[in-house]
Amino acid sequence: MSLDKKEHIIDAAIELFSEKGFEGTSIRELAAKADVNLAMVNYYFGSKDKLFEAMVEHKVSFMRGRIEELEQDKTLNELDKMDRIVEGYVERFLSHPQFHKVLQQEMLVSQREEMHNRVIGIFSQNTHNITSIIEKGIRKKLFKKVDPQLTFATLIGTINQILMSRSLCNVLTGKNENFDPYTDEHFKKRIINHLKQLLRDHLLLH
Amino acid sequence: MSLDKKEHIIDAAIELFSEKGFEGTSIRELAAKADVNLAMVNYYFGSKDKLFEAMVEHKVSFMRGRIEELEQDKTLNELDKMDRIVEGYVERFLSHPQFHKVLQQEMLVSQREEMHNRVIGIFSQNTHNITSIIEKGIRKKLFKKVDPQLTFATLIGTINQILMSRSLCNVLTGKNENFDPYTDEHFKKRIINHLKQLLRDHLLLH
Amino acid sequence: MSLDKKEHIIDAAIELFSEKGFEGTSIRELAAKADVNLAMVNYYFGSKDKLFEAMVEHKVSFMRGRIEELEQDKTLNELDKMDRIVEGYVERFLSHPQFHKVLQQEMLVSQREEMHNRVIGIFSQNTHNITSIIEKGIRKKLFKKVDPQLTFATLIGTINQILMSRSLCNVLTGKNENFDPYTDEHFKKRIINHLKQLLRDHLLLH
Amino acid sequence: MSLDKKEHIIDAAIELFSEKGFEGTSIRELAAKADVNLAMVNYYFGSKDKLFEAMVEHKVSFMRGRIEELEQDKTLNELDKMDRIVEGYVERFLSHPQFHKVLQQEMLVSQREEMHNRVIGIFSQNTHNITSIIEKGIRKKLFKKVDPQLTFATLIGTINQILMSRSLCNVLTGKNENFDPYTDEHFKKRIINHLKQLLRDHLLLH
DNA sequence: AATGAATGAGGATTCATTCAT
DNA sequence: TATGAATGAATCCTCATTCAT
Repeated sequence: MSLDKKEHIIDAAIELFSEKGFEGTSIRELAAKADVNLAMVNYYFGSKDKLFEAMVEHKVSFMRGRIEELEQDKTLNELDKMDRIVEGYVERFLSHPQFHKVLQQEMLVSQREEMHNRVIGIFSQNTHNITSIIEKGIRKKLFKKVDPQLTFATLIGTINQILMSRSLCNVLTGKNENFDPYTDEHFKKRIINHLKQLLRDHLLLH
Repeated sequence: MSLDKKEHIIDAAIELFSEKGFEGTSIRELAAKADVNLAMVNYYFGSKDKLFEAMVEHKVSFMRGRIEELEQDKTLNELDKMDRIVEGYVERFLSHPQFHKVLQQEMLVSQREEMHNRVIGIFSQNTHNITSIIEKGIRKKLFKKVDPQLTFATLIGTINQILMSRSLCNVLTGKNENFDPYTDEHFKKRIINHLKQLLRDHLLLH
Repeated sequence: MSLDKKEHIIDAAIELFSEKGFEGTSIRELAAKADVNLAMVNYYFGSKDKLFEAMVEHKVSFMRGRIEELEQDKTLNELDKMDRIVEGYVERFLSHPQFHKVLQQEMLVSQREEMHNRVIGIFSQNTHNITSIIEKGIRKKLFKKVDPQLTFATLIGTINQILMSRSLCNVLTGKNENFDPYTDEHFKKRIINHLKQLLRDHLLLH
Repeated sequence: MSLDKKEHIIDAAIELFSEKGFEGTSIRELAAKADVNLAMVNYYFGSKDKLFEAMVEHKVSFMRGRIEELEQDKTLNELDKMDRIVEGYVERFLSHPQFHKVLQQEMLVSQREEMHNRVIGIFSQNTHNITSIIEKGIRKKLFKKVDPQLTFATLIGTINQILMSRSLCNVLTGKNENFDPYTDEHFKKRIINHLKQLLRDHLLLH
């Protein structure tokens, strides 16, 4: 079935792109990893660039959180919302670490401009929603007068930093080479606790 | 003079690598940008890989901060030290934003293993010093019992996130396309203030 | 058909390598001669080195004579066997003179060590069989107590010397430039007669 | 002193050319081996090709034997002369084995046509003298009616075959890798004895 | 729908050579 | 006289892509 194979190729692409980068991955290599014919990639996706786009489009759906709904939610206060956001982000990032590495790379690099802007667009969407929540908390005197945008950068940046490289993460936390931080439940909780506490300290009045 | 030209090539390399990535930059392109003969790169550096190494080695000296000395300093308390670290980091990162983008790319990608480890090594050095300071603050009951390592990740991650991409940064802060956040003094202060306040909130007892 | 093209490339390679040597032949030149795309050589063979190996492997089969069987043969005496060997060698060398020039070059040069050893291996195999025959002839008092190894060197060396260069061969035999000694039946017989008589004189008692 | 340095470069060239061939040796490599500046080779010799010519011209003098005088000599009979020739050749070839390998390569390859012809010329000179001696022996009924030219090919070919490659020579004679046949006196005598006996058997009536 | 064969453009690198000093 | 710096041309090879089947 074509859909399966397409997904199969996309999965292989995420794995390779995250390790070697887009330009560092050849279609040959990719076809070998996905165990499909070399010509299949162009046959299905048209080109290497279009495969990248398809990959992002395919995976981005996993990311689309409930942040918009959350913003509108009347039953939760802003601190609760921030907690939910932390949980959601950490959950999502840790369950697709390779895809997020690819996105990070694409943000750093402006080679494929269209894609670069596409990826920035994805993030900018969330920026608005979350800074709005923080601003609302400030207006309601629940939060201190913090810098909402940089606070959001801190949230995303912390997760990205941890996600950046398995080995870097292990160096940071003093674990050995073989430890996989992204599948470890303890580590996930540790990140969530850190971020929740950090935001609590930073945001809450008193 | 050879030294000038070498540096000239390195500067061009940083610019291109930060925009297009290492694999995304061809030596032809690089030579054109540096306005030198195509063969000069190999003449001076031996290979594209070695150019990369030379670039890191050349620029890394700018990064070697006073963090080690700071750790030993007896005249400052731990909060002061954290303030100094924030100032130092922001200063350094903002004055070499392109170089730091290259390092970020290299951390994300494990293609050139040796370089990957080299870059991780650079960061891991600081990890130890800074977490030590935090831990000391905790022992002295100046700081709360925070997660020292993730707190360091937050510090670095925030700066990296901001540095990641000019356009991303402008989207985040609501500035227009032409604003250059990395040379704006106001923006620098804003980052420093945010980080100082963040750490104060997170670290200090009370 | 792939096989035809591969063989076509190999044939062109033999021709050029024999004239210009391995390093003296560029893939561009080779592709032009074989009238195939420049990239085909690497497509089919992987690299210039591997093309060389493939060429040797492909052609070496033509060389694998009946020498081993001959050694075991009970119906022929040792002089008859030497006659057969002379006929076989001359026949084989003269029908693939260019390939033999390539092998001679590779023996002279130890640049590509693996290939060098491979080619030496081919010859060393025959060395053993033929010296064994000579030694047996000596034990049976059919032959004089000659130096079997150097006698073999004489046999091979004579043919190689003649094969070395068409023009050298014509200088030696006083023919003009246009004469092709390798396709001339008279010349073949002349070589065979010389070698048979030489060995008869050298080996036979009386 | 310029002459010393020139000779020094030529010596390095012979060594490298004999191992790796002319095209397989780069000027960089050569300069490194001779421990002179890279530009010296072109400075002294003009080009790589001219260095080759200079090398041949310089070394060829060592080769110019007394063969012409020998032919004219009235005090020796033809068998004695052939003995002298064998001794002379073996002596000369074994004392400059690397140079002879270079010449052999050049004979095999017709890339640098001028040089190719030059080298052939060197050999063709001797061809005439020696075949004349053999022919005279035949006329004087001292020798059988052999093929003078192919007999000469046998003489030269045998030595060339032995000289072709140290490792091939050791395979032939059953010696181990470390044995250097070209400096071993026993081996030299063995070659001389073989050739003298071979020619005696082949040439002498009765 | 799927693929093995084929290709032109471009990749990094090395080459022999030249030039300014 | 001698040499370090520099270079244009050519090297082998790999790339993404296309095409015939």
